[in-house]
Amino acid sequence: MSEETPVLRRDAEHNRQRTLAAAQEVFAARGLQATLNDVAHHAGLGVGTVYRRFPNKEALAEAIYAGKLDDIRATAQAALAGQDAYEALRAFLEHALEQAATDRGLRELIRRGTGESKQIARTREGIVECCGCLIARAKEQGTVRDDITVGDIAPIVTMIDSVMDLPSAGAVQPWRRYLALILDGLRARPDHRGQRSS
Amino acid sequence: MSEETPVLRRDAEHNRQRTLAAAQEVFAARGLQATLNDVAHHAGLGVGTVYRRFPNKEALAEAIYAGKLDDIRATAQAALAGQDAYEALRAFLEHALEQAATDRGLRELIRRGTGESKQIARTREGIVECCGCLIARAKEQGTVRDDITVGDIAPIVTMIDSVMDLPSAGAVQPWRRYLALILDGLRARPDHRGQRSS
DNA sequence: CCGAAGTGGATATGACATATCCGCTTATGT
DNA sequence: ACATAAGCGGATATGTCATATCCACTTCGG
Repeated sequence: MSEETPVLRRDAEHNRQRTLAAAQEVFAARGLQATLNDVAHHAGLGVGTVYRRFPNKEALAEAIYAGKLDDIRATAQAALAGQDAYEALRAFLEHALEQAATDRGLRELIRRGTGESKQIARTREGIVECCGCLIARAKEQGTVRDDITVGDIAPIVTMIDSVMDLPSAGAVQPWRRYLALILDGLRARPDHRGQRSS
Repeated sequence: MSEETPVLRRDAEHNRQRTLAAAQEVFAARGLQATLNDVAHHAGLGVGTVYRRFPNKEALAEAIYAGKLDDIRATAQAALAGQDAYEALRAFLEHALEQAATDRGLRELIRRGTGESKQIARTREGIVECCGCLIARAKEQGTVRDDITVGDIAPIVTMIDSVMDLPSAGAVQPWRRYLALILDGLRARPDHRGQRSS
């Protein structure tokens, strides 16, 4: 591993932190399509300063989101320890989507199927794997319908994400409602068999 | 009303149809961000020819989608005649989303909250109004939960739309699954009150 | 067969993001 | 204090891309 940390001058390191903080805010608010000029300006720095530390926007985004995503992966891993697999999955998804709710950049990164670094891709796979285990276990426990698979997770996350993008009225968080609705739909319902509407 | 149809030369009218047909296909396949150059080329025409008939992309898109959207509105209106309001709403949404499924441009138009013509906006409002009636009636009939409102329709449509945008595996149409899941979640469940999971 | 209508597509225009360059400033250690 | 490497700012070069126009040429239709 060619680990090179050329030891930055103190002010330079400070500006690096400012850049990261500004990028955090700007990406969270306006998404990954925000420009590095936007980020630099928001940090009160010149563009050149930002480009000195990060070769391009992708590198900056990865510096920010690799950690965040891995935190989410760790949460998923931790969820595996829960007794009730369904409840663990539910809690994990709610946690992960809470992160996404406050960070448009993260949302875009989660949703983006392609064009990302190995690092991010591997983390994503890790998350999916955990979800797979949880679903398998929930099925064993009889709390999730048999026809549900891991493949359903990504679409569900996408659906909830899309609601977050909606210019919805103010402070409420309608996504929680819909997540609850959908997750409830995944449940096995032995009591509710063959019900007819009329 | 300044209705002006300057009577086109026969070849010109033909090319106008070609343009509309090409735009239909291109917008359906690649969405509204496709350029008029794309459309013209796909129609086997020069760009100038397209611009001669349609001042800009928006006008072309409206020429195509005003009718489509109004058809959907008509379907919604017709749904009001159904006995079972819940079932009518379900059938309508499935119908409307079937249209959206095969037309990315339509999807984008439906989802776009703003920046559209009065015409389109009014049609959309009409659709929403019909859905409102259906929901109100379904609640009376006790087939839909009390806490559901018209405001839930747009997010639901958005969610399903977002699944359609996913580069999902081939020919299957997972959106039907999710629509069914969500709509089932809207149902009143008198049999399923206060159920505890453990 | 003439003139109005239509056509094509190269290209002007304008927006915009990315990334660089270089004269000036600042930190650091001796 | 000073020398010097490191860092800084931000104007600007570069590249990409969509929109829309223009005009020499062709075709329609009476």
